[in-house]
Amino acid sequence: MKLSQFHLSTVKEAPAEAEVISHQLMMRAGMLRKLGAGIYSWMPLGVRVLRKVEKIIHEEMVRAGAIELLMPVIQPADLWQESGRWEKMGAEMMRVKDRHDRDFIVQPTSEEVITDIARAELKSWRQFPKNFYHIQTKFRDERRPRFGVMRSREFIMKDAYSFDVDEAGMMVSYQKMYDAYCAIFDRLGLKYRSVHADAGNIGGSKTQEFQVLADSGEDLIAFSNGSDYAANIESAEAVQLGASIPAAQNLSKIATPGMKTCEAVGDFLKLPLEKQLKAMMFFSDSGFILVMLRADHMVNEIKLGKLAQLKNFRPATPEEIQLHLGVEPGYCGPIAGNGMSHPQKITVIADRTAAVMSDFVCGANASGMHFTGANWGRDCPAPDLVADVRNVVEGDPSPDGKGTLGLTRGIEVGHVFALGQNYSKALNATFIDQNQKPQIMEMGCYGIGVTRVVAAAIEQNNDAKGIIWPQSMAPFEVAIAPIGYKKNAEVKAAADALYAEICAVGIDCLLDDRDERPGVMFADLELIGIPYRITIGDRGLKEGNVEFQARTDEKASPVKLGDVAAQVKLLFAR
RNA sequence: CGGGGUGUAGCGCAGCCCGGUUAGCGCAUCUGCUUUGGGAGCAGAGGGUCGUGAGUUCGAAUCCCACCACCCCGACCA
Repeated sequence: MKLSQFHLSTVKEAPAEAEVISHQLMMRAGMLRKLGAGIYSWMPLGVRVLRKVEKIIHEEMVRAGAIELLMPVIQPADLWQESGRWEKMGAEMMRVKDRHDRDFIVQPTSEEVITDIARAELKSWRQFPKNFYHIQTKFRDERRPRFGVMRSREFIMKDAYSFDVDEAGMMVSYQKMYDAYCAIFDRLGLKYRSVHADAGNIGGSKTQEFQVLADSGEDLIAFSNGSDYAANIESAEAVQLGASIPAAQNLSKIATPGMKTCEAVGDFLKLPLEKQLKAMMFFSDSGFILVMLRADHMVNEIKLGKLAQLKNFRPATPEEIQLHLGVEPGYCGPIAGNGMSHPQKITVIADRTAAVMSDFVCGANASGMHFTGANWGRDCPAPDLVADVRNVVEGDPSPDGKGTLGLTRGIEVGHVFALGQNYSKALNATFIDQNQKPQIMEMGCYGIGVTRVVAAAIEQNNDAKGIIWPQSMAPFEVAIAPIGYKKNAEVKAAADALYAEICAVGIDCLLDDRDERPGVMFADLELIGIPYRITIGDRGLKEGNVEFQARTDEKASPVKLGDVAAQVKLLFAR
């Protein structure tokens, strides 16, 4: 590509709203243009990167036996009503009406449509296994889009769906996709880890996420230093800390006026948070729920949501708290307050660690009062349920018993799910087995955030000058920067000849034929992250040399003009 | 959804509090001359419904009201 025939639109200043480096650099490099909150146009330079990523995905999907199709973005509501997700999915799913006032959705994902296709097309056990995929636009009405295309509302996803006759088959398909994902992210040159994850509202049994490691990531991942255990904090198991110790102190009620936080009470009593119990109040289908945690721990709402007692839970309102505990928030605890009658049964759930604490401090269910020396069993009934309901913290023992956990930030770029019969059952996707009996299909689904991969790669690969593309996703692989292209016939001849020779072997070469000043060319080519640059100027040509510089090199080094094409070809031998 | 903030040229901003010529600066764009190995210099030029609407006023970018858009924080630690 000759730059004069391309559209490059680099700028020196990024928009003020771009917070993370990938967003800033994508805007500065002219890869994106914003159209609305979380909605972006991909400009020519950006599309070239997207296509590189897609190409690798296509190749690995085909290698893994997946078959490409293309499903619509706009999908009729009745399919989603049939699966139950029309009700289950909230405001995140975009709903639209057509001219006849019929309901449609803008696809956030394609399980419904692919299952509809499968139930119509896959009738015999002989047709299995099958894995269909497409790369298609998705829309999720994020409550807070941000970070450019890292969390945008409209984005491009590769989603694949496997169909098998039984669970064993499904797990084989799952593993194939897992391996394909590793191959894809390896080829993309990303530093990533696969981690245990929560299935979220997609549903399913086994599920793993592919996380690109980056400090700007929105996800927290727990790693063991003694094994290969790695899990998203959403699902990382938090073990019991400490063991049960018999009560040593007497219960005593103390005045803590105005001290509504554990920190304030701790400061006042000169006690660490580890000696305090904090209360969180929820309301669910089972009524009022009191969740007790060690004060330095954070509740994990995903774990909560999996408990039978917490079906359809939400934070309790101050009015509900007053009604059930007889006190305003800030002084709540598991021990009934003085003369306070509980109009309704309260379910007390304690985290594993909170449940073995003794001589702890907790709210006294009386305004401005806390208890010290409190103990389960003696001062209040043992919890109705002890469960893992907290987030792991740095230093927790690994749940597999090997090593301790550390936390790292990550960007989720891929997710594989063993779905089982979640959707096939709801949509009655059956086939006839060898015994002539109808059976429900076993499904898996597998996603890669194609647009997010691009941003994640930049988060991982950049410097003060701009983007540093991994070779596999660079918009151009080599750039030729002739100095004085339109003034010096020798330079032009050398640049044109080299350009032709490199292009001839299928290497993506960009010839900067704008006749810009060298500083402008260098700055642009570095900003947009081209992996290699060949500079041709009369100064070097006098010696028969050009300059060769990798994007990661500090300085350019001289290479004989006659040798440089061969050197480039060697770099891209494929 | 709650709180805060911002909307002035393609981008980054000033002007607004305290209303009053033709709304300004930097980058970018265009023209000319000079320059030509790390984002050139000089001279000139073009580009604005001042987010939208409705008010107050002789007069509104500026004050009032409504709406819209966008950004940040929050929406578990009470």
